[in-house]
Amino acid sequence: MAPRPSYRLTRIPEMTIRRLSVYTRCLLQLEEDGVKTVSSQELADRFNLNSAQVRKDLAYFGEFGVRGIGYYVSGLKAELQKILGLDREWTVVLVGFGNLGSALSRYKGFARQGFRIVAVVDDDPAKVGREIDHMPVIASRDMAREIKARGAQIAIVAVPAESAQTVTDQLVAAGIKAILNFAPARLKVPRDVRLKNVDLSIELETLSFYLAKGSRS
Amino acid sequence: MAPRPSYRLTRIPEMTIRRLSVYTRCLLQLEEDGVKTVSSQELADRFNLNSAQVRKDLAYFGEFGVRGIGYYVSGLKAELQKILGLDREWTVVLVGFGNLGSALSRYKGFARQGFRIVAVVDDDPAKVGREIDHMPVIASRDMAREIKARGAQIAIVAVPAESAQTVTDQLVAAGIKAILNFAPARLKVPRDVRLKNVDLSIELETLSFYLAKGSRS
DNA sequence: TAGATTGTTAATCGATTAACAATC
DNA sequence: TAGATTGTTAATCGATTAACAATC
Repeated sequence: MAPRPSYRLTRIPEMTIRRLSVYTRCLLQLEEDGVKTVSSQELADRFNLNSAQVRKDLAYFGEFGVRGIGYYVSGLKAELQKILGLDREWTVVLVGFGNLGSALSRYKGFARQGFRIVAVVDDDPAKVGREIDHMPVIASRDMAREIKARGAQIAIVAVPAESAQTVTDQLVAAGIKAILNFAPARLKVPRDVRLKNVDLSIELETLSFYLAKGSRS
Repeated sequence: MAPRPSYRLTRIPEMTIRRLSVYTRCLLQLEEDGVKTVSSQELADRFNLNSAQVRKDLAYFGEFGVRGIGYYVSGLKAELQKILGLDREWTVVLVGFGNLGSALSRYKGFARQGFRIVAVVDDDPAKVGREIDHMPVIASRDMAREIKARGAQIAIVAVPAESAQTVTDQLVAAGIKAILNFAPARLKVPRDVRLKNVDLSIELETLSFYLAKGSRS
């Protein structure tokens, strides 16, 4: 009944984490719709997954369900938010305020899950000193100071490929522990820093593979 | 020696396609650097993959290597580009010219691989009729006509979640065969239309899981 | 209680990796 | 030829799914 100790050694599959994130959003919606309980089968149907998979994903972290009933929507939601670290605010710096950076800075989905961009970093003199939605734009030479002062844990990198590694080294030196990288560059980070690359082109390229295949075969 | 027939039934793993895309970019770089041949081991080392995996990925599509030598960089590059459909231009419409849409419209990585955005769709009267880097901004009521006139095959959806399904239905009706969706919505499309969802929040959420775990355990 | 649904074990499936004969 | 590296088979590993006793 009690969640398992979180120091358990079982390695949790990355795909499980991603699905947990999906379940959470679904539960948020269900709660809004006033639904009280949900079964693994109902959850699975929404994403065409297997109900055993849903139960297994959850079972990595504890026993959240009630046999014969299913899961209590708001209880499970709260548990998953805690597991994913969405029950608190994360302090984020956004590096790069070009096209993509400015789009990301305005992206509402981040704030909604508790990711607060507290500073935007860009060296363009035309941008430095401005303030966008309460986010100050600062120069990179002030970045480390700001990160430490604010206790920022996460950085979003949206600079050109050429400057990505330099910026990353500065972020790491300043104590950043997780980086979401949009620059088309393979970044080197120490083992204890979590790095996630988002590649916008690769998705289009896989689509074109299937289109090309379709017109071939 | 000759590539295998492309009508072969073997289902190709999605992860293989994604890696093919990664190999291609690496080969592009190697070619630029004047490197003539590369072994599966060298390729693998660059992405910490296994060399057998590289060979197997390639072997789905033919025998491109030379025993004792490795792969000829420009030859393999050309083969992979053909497989991925990157040896031609794809005609793309971008729907939604808000923050994200405008960032995507300027994103250089797409054009570099032959994805040409030929029209931007947005219903904001302040935007309709403008032209951005040779891309006309048109209203959604003219979308279908433009898609047919230009023979566009791919659409990028970057509208708010609320309008995503409506827009998608129109795209499908107009003959679009592949959709890259940035809207946080689960879209329904017919089986013959390829849909790829990009979720910007989910990446941050997996990062926060590891951060939260770190501070727990 | 009877019906429903969980948590978990065992079976299946698919992807990764090791190993090696083929061959440049 | 000797050395290197491929393409491919067999072994391994891990993730998904089926099945079911436990139990609300």
